[in-house]
Amino acid sequence: MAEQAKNIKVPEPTIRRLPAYCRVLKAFQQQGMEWVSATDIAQELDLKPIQVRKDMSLTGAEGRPKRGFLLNELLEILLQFLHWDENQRAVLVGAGALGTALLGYSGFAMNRLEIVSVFDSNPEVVGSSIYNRTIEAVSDMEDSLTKNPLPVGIITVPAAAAQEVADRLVALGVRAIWNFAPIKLKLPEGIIVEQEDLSSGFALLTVKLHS
Amino acid sequence: MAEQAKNIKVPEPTIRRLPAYCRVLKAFQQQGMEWVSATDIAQELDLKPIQVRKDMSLTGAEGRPKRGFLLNELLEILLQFLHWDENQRAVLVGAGALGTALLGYSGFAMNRLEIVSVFDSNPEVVGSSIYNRTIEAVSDMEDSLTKNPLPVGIITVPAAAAQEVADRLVALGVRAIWNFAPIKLKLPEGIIVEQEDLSSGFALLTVKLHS
DNA sequence: TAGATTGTTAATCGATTAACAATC
DNA sequence: TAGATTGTTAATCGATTAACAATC
Repeated sequence: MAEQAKNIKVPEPTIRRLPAYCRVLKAFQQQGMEWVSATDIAQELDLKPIQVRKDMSLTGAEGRPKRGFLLNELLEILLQFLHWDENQRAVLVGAGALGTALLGYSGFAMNRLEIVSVFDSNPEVVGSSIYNRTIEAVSDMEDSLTKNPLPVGIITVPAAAAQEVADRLVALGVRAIWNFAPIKLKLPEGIIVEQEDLSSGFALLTVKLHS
Repeated sequence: MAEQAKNIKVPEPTIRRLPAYCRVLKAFQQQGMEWVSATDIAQELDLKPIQVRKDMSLTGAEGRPKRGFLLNELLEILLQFLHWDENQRAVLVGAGALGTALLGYSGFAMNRLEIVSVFDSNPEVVGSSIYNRTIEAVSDMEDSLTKNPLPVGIITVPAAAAQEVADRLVALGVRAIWNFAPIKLKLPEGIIVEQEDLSSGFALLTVKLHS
Protein backbone atom coordinates (compact mmCIF):
# COMPACT_ATOMS: atom_id res chain seq x y z
CA MET A 1 0.00 0.00 0.00
CA ALA A 2 1.14 3.51 -0.72
CA GLU A 3 2.26 5.70 2.15
CA GLN A 4 -0.58 7.79 3.42
CA ALA A 5 -0.41 11.22 1.88
CA LYS A 6 -2.10 12.69 4.92
CA ASN A 7 -0.14 13.12 8.15
CA ILE A 8 3.12 12.85 6.25
CA LYS A 9 5.15 15.92 5.53
CA VAL A 10 5.79 15.95 1.81
CA PRO A 11 9.16 17.55 1.03
CA GLU A 12 9.12 20.88 -0.74
CA PRO A 13 11.27 19.63 -3.65
CA THR A 14 8.72 16.91 -4.27
CA ILE A 15 5.89 19.42 -4.45
CA ARG A 16 7.90 21.53 -6.85
CA ARG A 17 8.31 18.57 -9.20
CA LEU A 18 4.63 17.70 -9.35
CA PRO A 19 3.62 20.29 -11.97
CA ALA A 20 6.20 18.90 -14.38
CA TYR A 21 4.86 15.39 -13.77
CA CYS A 22 1.37 16.63 -14.57
CA ARG A 23 2.52 18.15 -17.84
CA VAL A 24 4.28 14.96 -18.89
CA LEU A 25 1.25 12.89 -17.98
CA LYS A 26 -1.00 15.13 -20.01
CA ALA A 27 1.29 14.75 -23.01
CA PHE A 28 1.26 10.95 -22.60
CA GLN A 29 -2.50 11.08 -22.28
CA GLN A 30 -2.78 12.89 -25.58
CA GLN A 31 -0.68 10.16 -27.14
CA GLY A 32 -3.32 7.71 -26.02
CA MET A 33 -1.28 5.91 -23.38
CA GLU A 34 -3.24 4.11 -20.69
CA TRP A 35 -0.51 2.95 -18.31
CA VAL A 36 2.64 4.81 -17.36
CA SER A 37 5.63 3.73 -15.30
CA ALA A 38 7.92 5.82 -13.12
CA THR A 39 10.61 4.99 -15.65
CA ASP A 40 8.63 6.57 -18.48
CA ILE A 41 8.15 9.78 -16.55
CA ALA A 42 11.73 9.88 -15.32
CA GLN A 43 13.08 9.50 -18.83
CA GLU A 44 11.01 12.41 -20.06
CA LEU A 45 12.31 14.73 -17.33
CA ASP A 46 15.87 13.46 -16.88
CA LEU A 47 15.18 12.23 -13.39
CA LYS A 48 15.88 8.88 -11.77
CA PRO A 49 12.97 6.44 -11.71
CA ILE A 50 13.41 5.88 -7.98
CA GLN A 51 12.83 9.56 -7.33
CA VAL A 52 9.64 9.62 -9.37
CA ARG A 53 8.46 6.46 -7.62
CA LYS A 54 9.14 7.97 -4.22
CA ASP A 55 7.38 11.22 -5.14
CA MET A 56 4.32 9.37 -6.39
CA SER A 57 4.22 7.31 -3.26
CA LEU A 58 4.26 10.48 -1.14
CA THR A 59 1.23 11.89 -2.95
CA GLY A 60 -0.70 8.72 -2.19
CA ALA A 61 -0.72 7.40 -5.76
CA GLU A 62 -0.81 3.63 -6.08
CA GLY A 63 0.59 1.66 -8.97
CA ARG A 64 0.72 -1.98 -9.91
CA PRO A 65 3.91 -4.01 -10.18
CA LYS A 66 4.85 -4.65 -13.79
CA ARG A 67 2.18 -2.32 -15.17
CA GLY A 68 2.99 0.99 -13.57
CA PHE A 69 0.29 3.56 -12.88
CA LEU A 70 -3.08 3.96 -14.51
CA LEU A 71 -2.45 7.22 -16.33
CA ASN A 72 -5.76 9.01 -15.84
CA GLU A 73 -5.98 7.99 -12.21
CA LEU A 74 -2.44 9.12 -11.48
CA LEU A 75 -2.95 12.51 -13.07
CA GLU A 76 -6.16 12.96 -11.11
CA ILE A 77 -4.43 12.12 -7.84
CA LEU A 78 -1.59 14.55 -8.49
CA LEU A 79 -4.01 17.33 -9.40
CA GLN A 80 -6.03 16.59 -6.29
CA PHE A 81 -2.92 16.63 -4.16
CA LEU A 82 -2.02 20.07 -5.53
CA HIS A 83 -5.64 21.20 -5.17
CA TRP A 84 -5.54 21.85 -8.87
CA ASP A 85 -8.81 20.00 -9.30
CA GLU A 86 -10.65 23.12 -8.19
CA ASN A 87 -10.32 26.67 -9.51
CA GLN A 88 -7.88 28.86 -7.60
CA ARG A 89 -9.44 32.29 -7.66
CA ALA A 90 -6.91 35.08 -7.45
CA VAL A 91 -6.39 38.81 -7.74
CA LEU A 92 -3.44 40.20 -9.66
CA VAL A 93 -1.99 43.60 -8.87
CA GLY A 94 0.29 45.16 -11.46
CA ALA A 95 -0.77 44.79 -15.07
CA GLY A 96 2.65 45.49 -16.55
CA ALA A 97 4.52 43.10 -18.77
CA LEU A 98 5.05 40.51 -16.05
CA GLY A 99 1.43 40.62 -14.95
CA THR A 100 0.31 40.28 -18.56
CA ALA A 101 2.68 37.37 -19.00
CA LEU A 102 1.12 35.55 -16.05
CA LEU A 103 -2.38 36.21 -17.37
CA GLY A 104 -1.48 34.46 -20.59
CA TYR A 105 1.14 31.91 -19.50
CA SER A 106 0.54 28.57 -21.16
CA GLY A 107 2.55 26.69 -18.56
CA PHE A 108 -0.41 27.16 -16.23
CA ALA A 109 -2.68 25.21 -18.55
CA MET A 110 -3.57 22.77 -15.81
CA ASN A 111 -3.30 24.62 -12.58
CA ARG A 112 -6.74 26.12 -12.66
CA LEU A 113 -5.38 29.54 -11.70
CA GLU A 114 -8.31 31.82 -12.30
CA ILE A 115 -7.29 35.44 -12.15
CA VAL A 116 -10.59 37.13 -11.43
CA SER A 117 -9.56 40.73 -10.82
CA VAL A 118 -6.69 42.78 -12.17
CA PHE A 119 -5.57 46.11 -10.75
CA ASP A 120 -3.10 48.70 -11.91
CA SER A 121 -2.18 52.21 -10.84
CA ASN A 122 -1.49 53.56 -14.30
CA PRO A 123 -4.53 55.61 -15.42
CA GLU A 124 -3.67 54.91 -19.02
CA VAL A 125 -4.33 51.18 -18.70
CA VAL A 126 -7.19 51.30 -16.19
CA GLY A 127 -10.40 50.46 -18.02
CA SER A 128 -8.71 48.59 -20.83
CA SER A 129 -8.66 44.83 -20.88
CA ILE A 130 -6.12 42.04 -21.11
CA TYR A 131 -7.22 38.54 -22.00
CA ASN A 132 -10.81 39.53 -21.32
CA ARG A 133 -10.27 41.00 -17.89
CA THR A 134 -10.94 44.67 -17.35
CA ILE A 135 -8.18 46.43 -15.45
CA GLU A 136 -9.43 48.27 -12.38
CA ALA A 137 -7.72 51.14 -10.56
CA VAL A 138 -5.63 50.18 -7.55
CA SER A 139 -7.50 52.86 -5.66
CA ASP A 140 -10.69 50.84 -6.15
CA MET A 141 -9.17 47.73 -4.63
CA GLU A 142 -10.93 48.12 -1.28
CA ASP A 143 -14.35 48.54 -2.88
CA SER A 144 -13.91 45.76 -5.36
CA LEU A 145 -12.38 43.13 -3.09
CA THR A 146 -14.80 43.83 -0.28
CA LYS A 147 -17.65 42.99 -2.60
CA ASN A 148 -15.80 40.09 -4.16
CA PRO A 149 -13.14 38.70 -1.79
CA LEU A 150 -10.40 36.49 -3.18
CA PRO A 151 -8.07 34.18 -1.24
CA VAL A 152 -4.95 34.49 -3.39
CA GLY A 153 -3.03 37.62 -4.39
CA ILE A 154 -0.40 37.91 -7.09
CA ILE A 155 1.94 40.87 -6.87
CA THR A 156 3.66 42.05 -10.03
CA VAL A 157 4.18 45.70 -9.14
CA PRO A 158 7.60 47.39 -8.80
CA ALA A 159 9.52 46.58 -5.61
CA ALA A 160 8.83 49.99 -4.11
CA ALA A 161 5.07 49.45 -4.18
CA ALA A 162 4.94 45.79 -3.20
CA GLN A 163 4.80 46.05 0.60
CA GLU A 164 1.92 48.50 0.56
CA VAL A 165 -0.02 46.42 -1.93
CA ALA A 166 0.59 43.31 0.17
CA ASP A 167 -0.63 45.02 3.34
CA ARG A 168 -3.80 46.14 1.64
CA LEU A 169 -4.45 42.71 0.14
CA VAL A 170 -4.04 41.06 3.53
CA ALA A 171 -6.38 43.60 5.09
CA LEU A 172 -8.90 42.66 2.42
CA GLY A 173 -8.80 38.97 3.27
CA VAL A 174 -6.12 37.59 0.97
CA ARG A 175 -4.50 34.62 2.72
CA ALA A 176 -1.75 33.68 0.31
CA ILE A 177 0.51 35.92 -1.73
CA TRP A 178 2.59 35.03 -4.74
CA ASN A 179 5.15 37.79 -4.87
CA PHE A 180 7.19 38.58 -7.98
CA ALA A 181 8.60 41.85 -6.66
CA PRO A 182 12.24 41.41 -5.64
CA ILE A 183 11.66 42.31 -2.02
CA LYS A 184 10.97 40.31 1.13
CA LEU A 185 7.46 41.10 2.36
CA LYS A 186 6.82 41.61 6.05
CA LEU A 187 3.39 40.18 6.80
CA PRO A 188 1.51 38.79 9.79
CA GLU A 189 1.96 35.16 10.89
CA GLY A 190 -0.27 32.77 9.05
CA ILE A 191 -0.21 34.57 5.73
CA ILE A 192 1.38 32.33 3.14
CA VAL A 193 3.98 34.01 0.97
CA GLU A 194 5.65 32.47 -2.03
CA GLN A 195 8.57 34.59 -3.04
CA GLU A 196 9.47 34.23 -6.70
CA ASP A 197 12.99 35.38 -7.48
CA LEU A 198 13.76 35.31 -11.17
CA SER A 199 17.35 36.31 -10.44
CA SER A 200 18.22 33.11 -8.64
CA GLY A 201 17.93 30.94 -11.72
CA PHE A 202 20.08 33.39 -13.63
CA ALA A 203 22.65 33.31 -10.83
CA LEU A 204 22.94 29.57 -11.21
CA LEU A 205 23.28 29.96 -14.95
CA THR A 206 26.11 32.49 -14.82
CA VAL A 207 28.02 30.58 -12.16
CA LYS A 208 27.79 27.34 -14.13
CA LEU A 209 28.66 29.07 -17.38
CA HIS A 210 31.92 30.48 -16.04
CA SER A 211 33.27 27.41 -14.29
CA MET B 1 40.82 32.78 6.91
CA ALA B 2 37.72 32.26 4.82
CA GLU B 3 37.31 28.96 3.05
CA GLN B 4 38.70 29.17 -0.44
CA ALA B 5 35.91 29.81 -2.89
CA LYS B 6 37.85 28.00 -5.59
CA ASN B 7 38.05 24.21 -5.50
CA ILE B 8 35.06 24.03 -3.18
CA LYS B 9 31.69 23.06 -4.50
CA VAL B 10 29.28 25.79 -3.48
CA PRO B 11 25.80 24.35 -2.87
CA GLU B 12 23.09 25.34 -5.32
CA PRO B 13 20.81 26.76 -2.57
CA THR B 14 23.63 29.07 -1.55
CA ILE B 15 24.03 30.37 -5.09
CA ARG B 16 20.29 30.95 -5.31
CA ARG B 17 20.38 33.12 -2.20
CA LEU B 18 23.19 35.36 -3.41
CA PRO B 19 21.08 37.69 -5.57
CA ALA B 20 18.87 38.51 -2.59
CA TYR B 21 21.97 39.25 -0.52
CA CYS B 22 23.16 41.61 -3.22
CA ARG B 23 19.85 43.47 -3.25
CA VAL B 24 19.87 43.87 0.52
CA LEU B 25 23.45 45.07 0.46
CA LYS B 26 22.64 47.61 -2.18
CA ALA B 27 19.77 48.93 -0.09
CA PHE B 28 22.04 49.19 2.96
CA GLN B 29 24.61 50.92 0.82
CA GLN B 30 22.09 53.53 -0.20
CA GLN B 31 21.35 54.11 3.47
CA GLY B 32 25.00 54.97 3.87
CA MET B 33 26.04 51.95 5.95
CA GLU B 34 29.71 51.08 5.88
CA TRP B 35 29.80 47.81 7.83
CA VAL B 36 27.24 45.03 7.76
CA SER B 37 26.96 41.87 9.84
CA ALA B 38 25.49 38.51 8.90
CA THR B 39 22.83 39.28 11.50
CA ASP B 40 21.78 42.46 9.68
CA ILE B 41 21.36 40.62 6.39
CA ALA B 42 19.62 37.65 7.96
CA GLN B 43 17.09 39.88 9.67
CA GLU B 44 16.22 41.57 6.40
CA LEU B 45 15.55 38.27 4.64
CA ASP B 46 14.15 36.15 7.49
CA LEU B 47 17.12 33.83 7.46
CA LYS B 48 19.32 32.62 10.30
CA PRO B 49 22.59 34.51 10.77
CA ILE B 50 24.57 31.29 10.74
CA GLN B 51 23.30 30.51 7.27
CA VAL B 52 24.28 33.91 5.93
CA ARG B 53 27.68 33.58 7.58
CA LYS B 54 28.21 30.17 6.04
CA ASP B 55 27.13 31.39 2.61
CA MET B 56 29.48 34.35 2.76
CA SER B 57 32.30 32.11 3.81
CA LEU B 58 31.67 29.89 0.80
CA THR B 59 31.96 32.80 -1.62
CA GLY B 60 35.33 33.70 -0.17
CA ALA B 61 34.18 36.85 1.60
CA GLU B 62 36.11 37.75 4.74
CA GLY B 63 34.72 39.68 7.66
CA ARG B 64 36.12 40.94 10.93
CA PRO B 65 35.00 39.73 14.35
CA LYS B 66 32.83 42.30 16.07
CA ARG B 67 32.57 44.54 13.01
CA GLY B 68 31.08 42.28 10.37
CA PHE B 69 31.82 42.79 6.70
CA LEU B 70 32.95 45.90 4.91
CA LEU B 71 29.81 46.57 2.88
CA ASN B 72 31.28 47.69 -0.43
CA GLU B 73 33.88 44.96 -0.41
CA LEU B 74 31.33 42.25 0.38
CA LEU B 75 29.01 43.33 -2.40
CA GLU B 76 31.88 43.39 -4.83
CA ILE B 77 32.94 39.87 -3.86
CA LEU B 78 29.42 38.50 -4.24
CA LEU B 79 29.03 40.14 -7.64
CA GLN B 80 32.39 38.77 -8.69
CA PHE B 81 31.47 35.32 -7.49
CA LEU B 82 28.29 35.44 -9.60
CA HIS B 83 30.23 36.91 -12.51
CA TRP B 84 27.87 39.83 -12.29
CA ASP B 85 30.78 42.24 -12.42
CA GLU B 86 30.89 41.83 -16.17
CA ASN B 87 28.07 42.18 -18.70
CA GLN B 88 26.28 38.95 -19.57
CA ARG B 89 25.42 39.32 -23.22
CA ALA B 90 22.37 37.35 -24.23
CA VAL B 91 19.86 36.73 -26.98
CA LEU B 92 16.16 36.52 -26.21
CA VAL B 93 13.78 34.57 -28.41
CA GLY B 94 10.08 35.23 -27.98
CA ALA B 95 9.07 38.85 -27.57
CA GLY B 96 5.67 38.12 -26.05
CA ALA B 97 4.56 39.33 -22.65
CA LEU B 98 7.06 37.19 -20.76
CA GLY B 99 9.95 38.22 -22.98
CA THR B 100 8.97 41.85 -22.60
CA ALA B 101 8.75 41.38 -18.84
CA LEU B 102 12.31 40.07 -18.73
CA LEU B 103 13.55 42.95 -20.87
CA GLY B 104 12.21 45.39 -18.33
CA TYR B 105 12.43 43.46 -15.04
CA SER B 106 13.76 45.68 -12.29
CA GLY B 107 14.83 42.73 -10.15
CA PHE B 108 17.74 42.35 -12.55
CA ALA B 109 19.06 45.78 -11.69
CA MET B 110 22.41 44.37 -10.66
CA ASN B 111 22.93 41.27 -12.68
CA ARG B 112 24.34 42.95 -15.73
CA LEU B 113 22.12 40.90 -18.01
CA GLU B 114 22.49 42.62 -21.35
CA ILE B 115 19.94 41.39 -23.83
CA VAL B 116 21.57 42.33 -27.10
CA SER B 117 19.27 40.70 -29.66
CA VAL B 118 15.58 39.95 -29.58
CA PHE B 119 13.80 37.65 -32.01
CA ASP B 120 10.14 36.88 -32.61
CA SER B 121 8.22 34.96 -35.24
CA ASN B 122 5.20 37.24 -35.34
CA PRO B 123 5.51 39.50 -38.44
CA GLU B 124 3.41 42.11 -36.69
CA VAL B 125 6.03 42.78 -34.03
CA VAL B 126 9.16 42.23 -36.12
CA GLY B 127 10.74 45.60 -36.78
CA SER B 128 9.16 47.31 -33.80
CA SER B 129 11.15 47.90 -30.65
CA ILE B 130 10.87 47.15 -26.96
CA TYR B 131 13.02 49.01 -24.46
CA ASN B 132 15.19 50.24 -27.33
CA ARG B 133 15.85 46.89 -28.91
CA THR B 134 14.60 46.24 -32.40
CA ILE B 135 12.85 42.90 -32.76
CA GLU B 136 14.29 40.75 -35.52
CA ALA B 137 12.58 37.89 -37.34
CA VAL B 138 13.33 34.41 -36.01
CA SER B 139 14.10 33.44 -39.59
CA ASP B 140 17.02 35.89 -39.51
CA MET B 141 18.51 34.29 -36.42
CA GLU B 142 21.20 32.41 -38.32
CA ASP B 143 22.38 35.51 -40.18
CA SER B 144 22.29 37.75 -37.17
CA LEU B 145 23.90 35.45 -34.62
CA THR B 146 26.58 34.32 -37.02
CA LYS B 147 27.69 37.93 -37.39
CA ASN B 148 27.24 38.66 -33.71
CA PRO B 149 27.49 35.48 -31.61
CA LEU B 150 26.15 35.49 -28.06
CA PRO B 151 26.89 32.98 -25.29
CA VAL B 152 23.54 33.02 -23.49
CA GLY B 153 20.07 32.34 -24.86
CA ILE B 154 16.78 33.10 -23.19
CA ILE B 155 13.76 31.21 -24.45
CA THR B 156 10.33 32.70 -23.93
CA VAL B 157 8.48 31.13 -26.82
CA PRO B 158 5.52 28.74 -26.48
CA ALA B 159 6.36 25.19 -25.41
CA ALA B 160 5.77 23.79 -28.89
CA ALA B 161 8.49 25.97 -30.41
CA ALA B 162 11.07 25.79 -27.63
CA GLN B 163 13.01 22.69 -28.65
CA GLU B 164 13.56 23.90 -32.21
CA VAL B 165 14.64 27.33 -31.02
CA ALA B 166 17.03 25.74 -28.52
CA ASP B 167 18.58 23.51 -31.18
CA ARG B 168 19.16 26.46 -33.47
CA LEU B 169 20.64 28.58 -30.70
CA VAL B 170 23.05 25.81 -29.76
CA ALA B 171 24.04 25.38 -33.40
CA LEU B 172 24.79 29.11 -33.44
CA GLY B 173 27.16 28.91 -30.49
CA VAL B 174 24.95 29.57 -27.49
CA ARG B 175 26.41 27.70 -24.53
CA ALA B 176 23.83 28.37 -21.81
CA ILE B 177 20.07 28.49 -22.08
CA TRP B 178 17.60 30.00 -19.68
CA ASN B 179 14.37 28.28 -20.59
CA PHE B 180 10.97 29.63 -19.57
CA ALA B 181 8.97 27.29 -21.78
CA PRO B 182 7.37 24.54 -19.70
CA ILE B 183 9.17 21.73 -21.44
CA LYS B 184 12.35 19.79 -20.76
CA LEU B 185 14.88 20.55 -23.49
CA LYS B 186 16.98 17.77 -24.95
CA LEU B 187 20.40 19.22 -25.72
CA PRO B 188 23.96 17.96 -26.14
CA GLU B 189 26.20 17.37 -23.12
CA GLY B 190 27.98 20.46 -21.95
CA ILE B 191 25.22 22.91 -22.79
CA ILE B 192 24.02 24.55 -19.59
CA VAL B 193 20.26 24.68 -19.20
CA GLU B 194 18.41 26.50 -16.47
CA GLN B 195 14.82 25.43 -16.49
CA GLU B 196 12.48 28.03 -15.01
CA ASP B 197 9.16 26.60 -13.97
CA LEU B 198 6.74 29.24 -12.79
CA SER B 199 4.23 26.55 -11.87
CA SER B 200 6.35 25.07 -9.12
CA GLY B 201 6.07 28.12 -6.88
CA PHE B 202 2.34 28.15 -7.41
CA ALA B 203 2.16 24.45 -6.52
CA LEU B 204 3.81 25.20 -3.20
CA LEU B 205 1.39 28.04 -2.62
CA THR B 206 -1.76 26.03 -3.24
CA VAL B 207 -0.57 23.08 -1.16
CA LYS B 208 0.28 25.32 1.77
CA LEU B 209 -2.93 27.29 1.44
CA HIS B 210 -5.13 24.20 1.73
CA SER B 211 -3.44 22.51 4.65
C1' DT C 1 38.11 45.02 28.98
C1' DA C 2 33.77 42.67 27.70
C1' DG C 3 30.84 41.54 24.22
C1' DA C 4 29.70 40.78 19.60
C1' DT C 5 30.80 38.60 15.66
C1' DT C 6 33.62 35.83 12.66
C1' DG C 7 35.23 31.18 10.58
C1' DT C 8 35.52 26.33 11.03
C1' DT C 9 34.61 21.83 12.62
C1' DA C 10 31.13 18.72 14.16
C1' DA C 11 26.27 17.40 14.75
C1' DT C 12 21.85 17.28 13.00
C1' DC C 13 18.41 17.22 9.80
C1' DG C 14 16.21 16.17 5.59
C1' DA C 15 16.21 14.59 0.78
C1' DT C 16 17.90 11.35 -2.48
C1' DT C 17 19.30 6.92 -3.67
C1' DA C 18 19.95 1.94 -2.98
C1' DA C 19 18.36 -2.48 -1.80
C1' DC C 20 15.06 -5.82 -1.93
C1' DA C 21 10.85 -8.35 -1.03
C1' DA C 22 6.26 -8.49 -3.05
C1' DT C 23 3.62 -9.17 -7.13
C1' DC C 24 0.98 -8.68 -11.59
C1' DT D 1 6.67 -18.56 -16.03
C1' DA D 2 10.16 -14.85 -15.94
C1' DG D 3 10.86 -10.18 -15.82
C1' DA D 4 9.60 -5.64 -14.86
C1' DT D 5 7.95 -2.65 -11.70
C1' DT D 6 6.02 -1.31 -7.36
C1' DG D 7 6.41 0.28 -2.25
C1' DT D 8 9.06 0.46 1.82
C1' DT D 9 12.93 0.32 4.77
C1' DA D 10 17.71 1.41 5.20
C1' DA D 11 21.93 3.76 3.62
C1' DT D 12 23.96 7.63 1.71
C1' DC D 13 24.56 12.14 0.56
C1' DG D 14 24.33 16.98 1.09
C1' DA D 15 22.65 21.19 3.33
C1' DT D 16 21.58 23.46 7.53
C1' DT D 17 22.44 24.37 12.17
C1' DA D 18 25.07 24.21 16.50
C1' DA D 19 29.13 24.76 19.09
C1' DC D 20 33.03 27.14 20.13
C1' DA D 21 37.65 29.05 19.84
C1' DA D 22 39.64 33.24 17.89
C1' DT D 23 39.59 38.14 17.87
C1' DC D 24 38.72 43.17 16.94
